[in-house]
Amino acid sequence: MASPFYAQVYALVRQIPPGKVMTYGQIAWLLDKPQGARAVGWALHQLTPEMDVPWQRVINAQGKCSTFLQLSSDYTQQERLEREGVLFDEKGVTDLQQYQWHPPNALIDAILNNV
DNA sequence: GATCTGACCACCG
DNA sequence: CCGGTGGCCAGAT
Repeated sequence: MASPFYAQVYALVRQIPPGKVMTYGQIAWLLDKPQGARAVGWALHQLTPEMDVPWQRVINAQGKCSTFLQLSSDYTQQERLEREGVLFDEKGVTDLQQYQWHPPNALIDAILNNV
């Protein structure tokens, strides 16, 4: 990992429970980079399916999938989330108020301390 | 070391 | 409501 920031992003994303989602900006903010949303996008862009990170649970601040590129399999990001119980409307928008996950502070602290 | 680019976000018209 | 613009961060060239 070139930067601990990447590892932190991955560690946090792995903790997102099924049926929940987080936004890029939220992740960046939790990792003490309030303006680092784009960096989070980069971290996820570097991911591979073999890394076993549920990147599909990370969406943009508008409640939509950032990309509809099929990156790894037969299903789109949205279809994967729908399987987990995250429902989208006809515009591909989900209700962040309902599905957004707020990790416990202890977890954030552990990740920031590189545990 | 400088410049470009990107799976973003907030703001403004 | 939708599209354009600026800004921040990290990686790639």
